[in-house]
Amino acid sequence: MHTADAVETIQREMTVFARRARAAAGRMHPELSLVSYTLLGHLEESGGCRATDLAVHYALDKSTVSRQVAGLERAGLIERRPDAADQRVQVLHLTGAGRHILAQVTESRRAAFRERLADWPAEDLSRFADYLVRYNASPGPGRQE
Amino acid sequence: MHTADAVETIQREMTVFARRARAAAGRMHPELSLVSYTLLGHLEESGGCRATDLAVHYALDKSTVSRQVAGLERAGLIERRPDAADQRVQVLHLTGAGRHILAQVTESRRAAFRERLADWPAEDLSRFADYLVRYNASPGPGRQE
DNA sequence: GTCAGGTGGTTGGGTTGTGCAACCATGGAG
DNA sequence: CTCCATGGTTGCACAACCCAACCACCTGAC
Repeated sequence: MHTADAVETIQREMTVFARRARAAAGRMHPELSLVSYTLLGHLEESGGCRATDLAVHYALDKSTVSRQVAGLERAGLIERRPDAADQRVQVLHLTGAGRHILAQVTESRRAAFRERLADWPAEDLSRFADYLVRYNASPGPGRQE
Repeated sequence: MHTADAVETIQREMTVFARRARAAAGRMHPELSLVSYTLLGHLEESGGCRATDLAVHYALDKSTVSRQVAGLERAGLIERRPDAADQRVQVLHLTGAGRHILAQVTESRRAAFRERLADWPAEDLSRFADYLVRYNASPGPGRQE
């Protein structure tokens, strides 16, 4: 009983969050959509990867990633480097400008979150973060083909 | 510092979740989009409300809600009832069919979540759920209620 | 009464994110 | 070399948005 309720709550609240996050993201940073931001973040975190890797990781179609990447390149935020080992592959890297924008947006997003989470005990915060990581790390229905 | 890390992780993981959830939702229930599902759920939970209420609650534009509602009505899942006190208002209610579909989708979504969360201790689950509720309940940049 | 301004809801127009399918180019067996 | 798999792009369609303009109704001031 407890568990079923919790599961239901989690699904509902996650969905609400998703909706609001997207709405808020556009308002805060019209110049860098939530998608683009996420992809840039992944690039920074991974230190460069292929478009296909992004697609797999975010359960996006490769065409979607391709277009996003094209936009980011057009904006000068990332660059493509050939892979010596495989001519088909383009390794994506952040440019200086990309790194700069990413840092800016990250900071302002972080500030918004921090404000929202201001009155949370540190222990709850880290536990919450841990739960989210654990949740996302687990193989879900939507991926892992 | 711990807190900054946790905040950053939360923001990142929430975003990842949002992306995957949306991708997965369409695959699982092509007949009832994530948005529609959410709106139906709210209608059930609230026992009927106005379109404007939905818009405010989900930080959506009223036009968006209007179109969603139109679709749901066309599909026979909800019905509009006049408000005796205010002729402008249409109170939205689930129909029998709407209730039926909602229950179906909820069940299958719940099953997917449950599977994903199967190996979580009950205590962690309820705490996770609690965190999400608390997070969403707090006034955010997108305003609340 | 009537007229103004506010609120619930719809519609037109445009943007973005997305998937699917078809396509090209390269890589790797056989 | 041939055949198929893989990384990536492009055409097309669609869903979900938002903004702005609009209609209908409510409310309060006159």
